[in-house]
Amino acid sequence: MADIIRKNAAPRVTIADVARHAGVSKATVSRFLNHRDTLLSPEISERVAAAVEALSYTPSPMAQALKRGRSRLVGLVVADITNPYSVAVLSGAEQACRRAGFLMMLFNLGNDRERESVGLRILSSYQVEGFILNTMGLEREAVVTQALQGRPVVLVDRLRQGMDVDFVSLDNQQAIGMCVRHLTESGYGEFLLVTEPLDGISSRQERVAAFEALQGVRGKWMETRPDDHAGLVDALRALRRQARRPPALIAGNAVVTMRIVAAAAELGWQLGRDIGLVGIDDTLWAPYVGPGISAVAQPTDALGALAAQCLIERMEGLDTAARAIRLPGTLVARGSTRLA
Amino acid sequence: MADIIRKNAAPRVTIADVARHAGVSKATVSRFLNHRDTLLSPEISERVAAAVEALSYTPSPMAQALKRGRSRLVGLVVADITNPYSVAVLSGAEQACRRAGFLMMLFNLGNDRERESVGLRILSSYQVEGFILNTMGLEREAVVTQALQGRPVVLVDRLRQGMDVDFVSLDNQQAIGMCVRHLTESGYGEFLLVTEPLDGISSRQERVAAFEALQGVRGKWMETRPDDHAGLVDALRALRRQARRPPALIAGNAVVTMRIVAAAAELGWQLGRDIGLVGIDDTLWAPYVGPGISAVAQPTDALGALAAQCLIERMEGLDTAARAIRLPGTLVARGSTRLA
DNA sequence: TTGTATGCGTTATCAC
DNA sequence: GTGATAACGCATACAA
Repeated sequence: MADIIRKNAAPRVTIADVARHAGVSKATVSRFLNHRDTLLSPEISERVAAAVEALSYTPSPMAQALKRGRSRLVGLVVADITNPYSVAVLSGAEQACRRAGFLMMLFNLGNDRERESVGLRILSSYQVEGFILNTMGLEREAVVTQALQGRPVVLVDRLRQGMDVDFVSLDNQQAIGMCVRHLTESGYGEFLLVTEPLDGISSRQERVAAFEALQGVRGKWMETRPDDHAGLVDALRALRRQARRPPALIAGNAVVTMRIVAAAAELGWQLGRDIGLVGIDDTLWAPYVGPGISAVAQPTDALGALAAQCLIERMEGLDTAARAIRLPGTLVARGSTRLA
Repeated sequence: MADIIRKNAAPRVTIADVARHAGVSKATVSRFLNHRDTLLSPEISERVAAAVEALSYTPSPMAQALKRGRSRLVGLVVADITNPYSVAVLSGAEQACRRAGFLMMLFNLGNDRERESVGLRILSSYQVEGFILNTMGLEREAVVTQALQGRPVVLVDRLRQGMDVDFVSLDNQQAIGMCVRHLTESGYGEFLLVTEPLDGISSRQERVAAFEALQGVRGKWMETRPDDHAGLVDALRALRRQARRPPALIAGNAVVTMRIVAAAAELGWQLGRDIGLVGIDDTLWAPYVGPGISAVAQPTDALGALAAQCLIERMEGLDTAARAIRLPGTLVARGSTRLA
């Protein structure tokens, strides 16, 4: 009874083991791994390959990161992982990263704006080579910049004051224009854009700005909060009462859409007939709520993939001016914008 | 014009820098970091603290992991990040991990069952100390076990053949029992449980088994696939035609619920009155679809937190028999189970 | 109580 | 072409 085998004893097989097994030096194995093509005698190469196979050796990314100073890690910071939009984008980004040989480290803020710099710092300490950010963006710019450690960044959906970096998002102007045009063509004549509190969040601001900039459109906009259900109900009632032409609502995102649906239900209104509704962000349930909710679908996969691609280019050294990529949405018309 | 400042030059501040700044050895700094309380002369301690502060030093978790063989990392493998259930659980788990000082590395399979062992292996190579698994679980047990490298594991929602590890999930038996009782009390008398293809997935199997085991219940069950919309419609039609008492459906999860809603809409049936429906998994949209969809809400946060807790205990050495934790769901009654 | 030296698993710089 | 060897940032056994 020699020695006790510890549970979970999974002695990592290292480059040294491979070298021993192949009867060569560690350096040779490392060369085989990193410069397979050049600098290699066929016979030795064969031996090393066999040893790697036999021991099913995998290099330690940790050690590699330590040595190279590069980790093949990308940090993703998300305001709220519970938000399907964020998840959809993240999913697209993850695929693109993976294809490029990067692994994504995810940090979820759980809507806690104070945690942003913490997240950045932690991710930084893991030597992530770049960041994809989709956050509230309300921490002081200085502390964020400091936590970033000069690494490349791409912003998704939400711009930040004073950060001159790549940016990827829905073309909000196009989206809002499309909504209004669709509503107009469907026979509605007065509009109310409902958004979550602007709170300095660029995508919300852009949607409002695009709405206000529209020529010849009778429209107002308002903010709504989760706890102010009554306020929303009142606003809808007022809109319909004062309207001379059939009124319609534009929801700034899916959460607002949901709130509006609840308010309309409370008023006993039928969407489409009593009031029009089109929301930004299409969802799985949209077809089945009431008469179906019309919505602008965001190209989330493409957004994620583009964000990743921008970042990867930067990480590989691209040093041109910051880019802003805006992708058009797609309108899906359903019953909530049918007057008849 | 001395030297060119490279962009992104963020020379990491190391323990050596701190040591130099404080006029002590690296070992001392390390001790300050790890055994602050003991082993320290107050005066030196002060100096080191100051230096750490001044340079805003953060240890490199990579280097630490390499040295200690422990990373403070937990690997989470998810079948499909797009699934709100998975996200809800993951969110709960992440919080618990964070509180315990662990960071979560996420690996999404994108429903690709071949990628499971790849994910495990990658996560393993990053020295994660344990795994939380919510996967299809269809890869050969041997390769999974091998990829696990003997690290602690906790399974969420889905059991695996031959893996004797901690397990956390909804109490499916209770949930199904509750559904049937609720339907019965609401006046329905014949039942059809609709589930996604069992495919060896334990939670689905358990729900079916629980349903079949119910005494004195007139019920059948069926599988449904995304592409077999027509089959589902036919099944509903048959159910209603043959039923002597008002029939009702039980949906195995939210995806199935959605499909049933679509089928009922196509048939022009009103949920509740023409056919009852209760689904497992409550969702944000459930109140607003048709007359509102009755559903069993899973305690996702608690499930995630418990999974994390189990894992943490194991990582800290707990070596008791594998535990199975099953939490009860909560039924939320809405219009889809109101006959009147 | 503090400093010196070694090694974690790699890669890169030198010699040979 | 290939093999020693140093270094990446850190923690610890050992010496002082």
